[in-house]
Amino acid sequence: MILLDYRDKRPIYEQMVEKLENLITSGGLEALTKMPSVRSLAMELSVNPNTVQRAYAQLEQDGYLYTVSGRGSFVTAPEEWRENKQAKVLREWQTVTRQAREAGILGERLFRELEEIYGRAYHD
Amino acid sequence: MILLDYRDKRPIYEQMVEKLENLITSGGLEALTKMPSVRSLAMELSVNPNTVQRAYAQLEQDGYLYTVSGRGSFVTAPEEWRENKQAKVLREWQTVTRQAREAGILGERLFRELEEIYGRAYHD
DNA sequence: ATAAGTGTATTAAGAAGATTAATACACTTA
DNA sequence: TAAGTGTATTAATCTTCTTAATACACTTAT
Repeated sequence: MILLDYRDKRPIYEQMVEKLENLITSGGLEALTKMPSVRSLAMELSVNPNTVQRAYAQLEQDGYLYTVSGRGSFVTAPEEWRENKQAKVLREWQTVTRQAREAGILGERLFRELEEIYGRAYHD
Repeated sequence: MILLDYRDKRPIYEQMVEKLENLITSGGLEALTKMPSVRSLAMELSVNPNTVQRAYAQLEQDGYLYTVSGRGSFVTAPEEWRENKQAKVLREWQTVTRQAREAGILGERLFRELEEIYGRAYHD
């Protein structure tokens, strides 16, 4: 499912939230599919069930999972979180772009990078 | 000089590094000026001198300060760190931009944001 | 009905890292 | 010489993450 990085100094549950969120939002987990149970994922990753529970609770809070008592946790449909996810990433992008401007990086430079990353041309 | 945010859960020394780096790279501290002594800044922020020392050591490692034994720490000239700073910010910008693409944000949208933030137009 | 599997909650203990504290030393400046 | 500087060391305290051992309510399959 996911792989933990033990060089990462952050708490395990945070790392799990990040990796699972990426897995879900990148389409690595189909919508409405059942997530591994708290206990089984804990076993698989050799961590405590409480740690997995904490990660799942955070993912539910953020809208990427929903839980049916007694049945399990399931991947939320993209329609539910796509907008929020985009808004979140866009805010981060704006912040970093302002930092780039502060650091003296020219707008023209970022424009070229943008073309590079998106693989298209925007003018003419 | 700087203000600590006690809601921030990161270690104090990390927070200090970030704030002082921003202060220096945004021109808030003139090049070659003397930084507050470890002891005086510790007093001002009500933290332990060791904590300030740790932040200063990191800033020196990153090239934003230099130290003269017995005299104090001084702000490095922009020429020394500008290039590294730009490279660092650019890498971060590229990462976030890829994340934006992954999240389904259109390149055209980012292009408009770029114009907004830099306050100019790039195409004809 | 029963058993097994699910999420959730609680309490306690452990482990790791950040922070404080109290010193000490070498250097520079007045 | 005295005061101010950065730096180093050692120990103790504090906080947070993590583990551990249970317990409970719910759902599904038998």
